[in-house]
Amino acid sequence: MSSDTTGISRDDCGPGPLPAGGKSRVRDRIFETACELFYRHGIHGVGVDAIAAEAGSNKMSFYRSFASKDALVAEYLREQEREYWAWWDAAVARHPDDPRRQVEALFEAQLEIAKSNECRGCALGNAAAEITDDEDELSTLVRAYKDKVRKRLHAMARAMGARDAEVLGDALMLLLDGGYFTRLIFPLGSGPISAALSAVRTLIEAHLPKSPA
Amino acid sequence: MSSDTTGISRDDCGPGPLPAGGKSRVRDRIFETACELFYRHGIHGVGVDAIAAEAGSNKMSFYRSFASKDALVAEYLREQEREYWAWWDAAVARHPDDPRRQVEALFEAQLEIAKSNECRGCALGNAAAEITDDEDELSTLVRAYKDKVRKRLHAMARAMGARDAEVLGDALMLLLDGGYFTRLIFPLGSGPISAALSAVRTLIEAHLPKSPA
DNA sequence: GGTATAAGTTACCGACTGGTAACATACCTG
DNA sequence: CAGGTATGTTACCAGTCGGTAACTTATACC
Repeated sequence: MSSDTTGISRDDCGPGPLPAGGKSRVRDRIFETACELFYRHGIHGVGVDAIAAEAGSNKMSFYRSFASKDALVAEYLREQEREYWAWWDAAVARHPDDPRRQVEALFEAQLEIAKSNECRGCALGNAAAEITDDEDELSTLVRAYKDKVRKRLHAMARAMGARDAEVLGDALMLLLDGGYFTRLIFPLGSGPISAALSAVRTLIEAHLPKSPA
Repeated sequence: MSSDTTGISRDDCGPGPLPAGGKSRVRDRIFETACELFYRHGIHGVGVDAIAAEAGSNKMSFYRSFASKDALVAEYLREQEREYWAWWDAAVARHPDDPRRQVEALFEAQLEIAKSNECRGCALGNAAAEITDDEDELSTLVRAYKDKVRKRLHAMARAMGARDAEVLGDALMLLLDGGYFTRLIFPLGSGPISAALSAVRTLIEAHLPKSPA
């Protein structure tokens, strides 16, 4: 599923067994810079020249490490997804075997992130708003990611024994993505995202079989 | 890069004058076309040349009617907002003096729209994902719009006598925008947006003072 | 009919962007 | 030191995009 058609297939970004033994510092610097700039200014809004320059390099070095801007974008999206799941797993791991607390922890973590000044919502989702062209690789990537989010929420709702687990999971997803979306507009902690956790609790409560407090 | 050369698709390519009595027909045609294309392919994704051509006109005629692309974009956003409130008011008007049913009708109407093949979520919100540059006029416009949505939801929550009306209103906004956002990804009726109405009802119920069934 | 105005046509400009060629330099390793 | 590898530098190409100039044609209205 995660086949890499871009020709660049380094999943491992750390210092490791690179062919010549030398660290590809430039490539990493460029990539990090690209991730930042893409997230901040959007994909269309940043050119390869700007990326290379901001990374203290130049366009030619950029094209020695990346086949094309599209390839970089694809890698950016994959990296964002990787980080996202790492973040997700970390939030969830704090409450093993307690799916209800896991979901709450997820939204708590989201709220925490949303307080950051640099937060601009969901990188993958924002990309979807930009990549409107067609059924290209990027769209497929984002779609697969969102599908996975949804399935996980379904699974968590099921695991907590909810009635209509799919409906609950979908509702949670709406709240989650609504938080990301509105975060694009409302500055820092002033947006409606602060109400997400309360809504999450209410919805879960309503979907759980009656239980003694 | 599927640069589809826009086939001239004039609906009324026939003899005789165009819709008689119309004043600036070209301007209107261009503007309508621009709205469609902006919504479908994003603002960055459509050039003035493509707009003019798709409208059966040309760039020069475009610039006789619009001061710049930015001016057109601003007008596009204002028009989208106008249409949005018209849609909102129509949905709400069916249940005067019943804010609870009004909110439900709003989400019913959203679900209805989301079923359309042409639906690409919230035009203003998508624009916000694109316009990341700075505090320009466009951003301000979108922010004001989202603020108004939020305030209206607050007011409706208050009108239905909800406890924590602001929290409920914010939660509704998350569901609403979550629906728009996810609609960008999930095709037609298969997305989580179909769970919105159920969540809306649950949340409202939970925020309303206990009432007899 | 004649004239003002709206609209189409062609050509062009400057800026920018993705991408490449050719060459120069650093650096690490054998 | 030799030599390969990674990187920097400059220049350039082709395409696109926003925007304009100058001119021609069609339309409307008196």
